[in-house]
Amino acid sequence: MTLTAQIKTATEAALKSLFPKIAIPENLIAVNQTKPEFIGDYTVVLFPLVKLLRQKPDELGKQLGEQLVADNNELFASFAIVSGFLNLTIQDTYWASFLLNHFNDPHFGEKPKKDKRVMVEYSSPNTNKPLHFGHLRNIFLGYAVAEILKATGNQVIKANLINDRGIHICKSMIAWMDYANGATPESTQIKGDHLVGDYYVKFNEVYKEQVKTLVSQGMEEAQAEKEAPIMKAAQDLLRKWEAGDAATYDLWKQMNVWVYKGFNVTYKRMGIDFDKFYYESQTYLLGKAIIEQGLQKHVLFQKEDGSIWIDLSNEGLDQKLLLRSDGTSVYITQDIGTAKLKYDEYKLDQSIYVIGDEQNYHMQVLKLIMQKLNEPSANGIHHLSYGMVELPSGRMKSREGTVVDADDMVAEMVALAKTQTEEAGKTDGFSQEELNALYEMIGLGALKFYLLRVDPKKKMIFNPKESIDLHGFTATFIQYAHARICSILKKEGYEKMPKNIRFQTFQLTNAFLSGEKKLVVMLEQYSNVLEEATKELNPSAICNYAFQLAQVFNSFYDQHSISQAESQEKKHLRLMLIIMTASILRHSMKLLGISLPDKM
RNA sequence: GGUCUCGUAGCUCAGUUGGAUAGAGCAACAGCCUUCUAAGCUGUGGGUCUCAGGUUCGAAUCCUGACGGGAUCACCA
Repeated sequence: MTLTAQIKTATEAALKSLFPKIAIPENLIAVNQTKPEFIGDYTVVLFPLVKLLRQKPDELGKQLGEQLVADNNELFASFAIVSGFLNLTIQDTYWASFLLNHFNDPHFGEKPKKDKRVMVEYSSPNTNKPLHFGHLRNIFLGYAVAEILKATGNQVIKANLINDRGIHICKSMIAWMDYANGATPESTQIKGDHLVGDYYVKFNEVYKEQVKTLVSQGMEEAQAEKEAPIMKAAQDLLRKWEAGDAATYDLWKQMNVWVYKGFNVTYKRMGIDFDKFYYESQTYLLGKAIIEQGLQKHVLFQKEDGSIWIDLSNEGLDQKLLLRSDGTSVYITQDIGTAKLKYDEYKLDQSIYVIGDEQNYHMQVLKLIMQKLNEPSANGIHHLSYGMVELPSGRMKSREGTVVDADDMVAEMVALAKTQTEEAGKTDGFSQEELNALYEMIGLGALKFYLLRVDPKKKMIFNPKESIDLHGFTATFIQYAHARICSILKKEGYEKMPKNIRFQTFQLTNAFLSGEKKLVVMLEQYSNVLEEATKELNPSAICNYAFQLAQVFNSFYDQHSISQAESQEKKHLRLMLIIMTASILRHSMKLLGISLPDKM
C-alpha cells in the first residue's frame, strides 16, 4: 500500500473512533503532500470535514492529530496544525525501512498481473507516403501507453493497422505508372516509403494542374475536381483493385512491399515494436459483410443510388455513409470489420485507438455503429485522442509537402547529440561503436521525450528552426543524472558487491537530512504516478515525475557526498537512495522507450 | 452556423477528486569546477491564470456568458 493510501486509511480509522456515530464519506478525506514552506510531509485538509462533524477546524485537527499519532506511532512522528490543515510528519524509520525493502527492486511500482486484455492500436500508417513528425507523436504515445498498461498488470497487445488500400494508395500508383519509368528503391537508392511518397506528391501536383486547366476552360471548381483525368484514373484503379484485377493487384503489392521495408527501417531504429499487424485490405470485406447484415436487420438503410447509410440523428449526429453507391468501401467500412476481427481474435476487454483528435467525430460514429449493430466489441472501444503537431505555419500536410520527415528528424537529433557531446569534450574512453550507440540514445531519447512530455490531449507547435534542446526538461537531463549515479556506484565498487548482503546490517540512528528526505519522498511517489498515468493514459505524467526526480537527485548530489559521507551509516543510506533513484529512472524511461547510458 | 476543444511568465509547458503565498524548463542577468561527471547546482528579475458574472469557508480548477485560436460536420483517409 502506498503511503498516501495508508494515511487515508489511518485517518478514516481515527475519525471512526473519534466520531463513532457519524459516517464519513471516503471522498471527504483529502491527503496531499505538505507544501515545502511548512513543517511536515503529508497534509490532511480539515475543511471538508468541518461541517459534517460540527467542529472548528483547529480543534478537529488537534483531536485527529493526537489520535493519528497515538494509533500509528510507527508511521507518524508528529503533527502540526496550520489554519485548517493538519500537517503530519512521517517517522524517519518508516522511510528507512521503505528503502531497505525496495531500493533493489527493479519492478518497484508495478502492479500484479490481471486478466484484463487490452489492445493498443497505434502508428497505423497509410502506405502511400513516409512517416512524418506528426506520426511520431502517435507512435511514441501508443508505445508508451502500451508499456505503461503492461507495467500495471494488463495483458497488452500492440497492434498496427496498415491502411494499405483505398484511394490514397491508388493515387501514388497512378502517378508511378505515368511518371516513374519503372523506378524502384533499388534503381534509385531511395528508401521505399520515400519513393512511393514522392509519387503521391507528384499526383497532387498533376491533379492541381489539371483542375486549374479545367477551370480556365470554364468548368466549376467542384466539377473540375471530380473530372480531372488523373483523379478519374485513380478512382478507376480503386474499382479495378476491388474487382481483383491482376495487374493492378501486382503493382499494389509491389509498392506496398517497398513501403513496408522503409517503415521497418524506421520502426527498428526507433525501437518501436508491434505484436500484431492488421491490414485494411484484409478487413474491409468483413466490414462490408457486417454492413450487409445491418441492412437486413434494418439498422442501416439504402438510398436509391445504392449507397448504404446509418441514421444517427437521434444521437445528435447526422447520417453517415458506410458504403459508396458503386459498392466500394470507405474508411469506416474497414474500421467496422477490424473492430470485430480484433474482438473475435482476442476477446478484448478494451480496445484503445491512438488516433488524432481530428477524428473525434469519426470514432464517436464508429462506436455508435458497433453499438447499434449489437457487436460485443462496441463497449471496449476507446479513442485515445491526441492533439496534432503543427508547424508555426500551420498543419503538416503530406500532400502539400509541408511536413518534417520522421527519418530526417531522427537523423538530425542523432547528429545534434554527436555535435554537443564532441563540443563538451566527452568522447574520451568510448570506442567509436559505443559513441554511435550513445548518440542514438541521446538523440532518440530527446526526440521521444519532447513529444511525450506534453499532455497528449493538447496540440503542440513544433518549430523546425529551433532545434530540440538537450538541457533542462529533457531526456538528456535524466540520462545525465543516471550516468552520474552509475559513476558513483562504479567508484564505490557496487557492481562487485553481492547486492542483498551489503545493507543487511543497516541501522538508522541519525535523522534524515533535508536533501535525503526530499529524495526518498519522491521515490515513494512512483507507484502513484504509474497509477495516475495508467488511469489517464498519459505518459506526460511520467515525464514530469522522472524529470523532477532527476532534479531532486542533482540537488542532493550537490549537497551530499557519497564517497566522502560523514559516516558509514550515511554512506549506506545514500547508496540505497541513489540505487533506487537510478532504478526508477531506468524503469520510468523504459516505459517511454528511452534508454539511459551508464556514462555520457 | 451546429458540435467538440483550447486560452496560465517573452517562449514551451506543469498545476491531482476545488485547498495554504500559482510552479518548471528555455531565454536574460549574477554566482559555483583542486572535492563522487558543470549536459549540473544556487540565486535574481518576469503573472489582471483571456474577460465578466455565479456557486463556495475557499476557484487557474466547477457553472453561465462574451472574446480569441483550433478541430470537425465529405461517395477523402
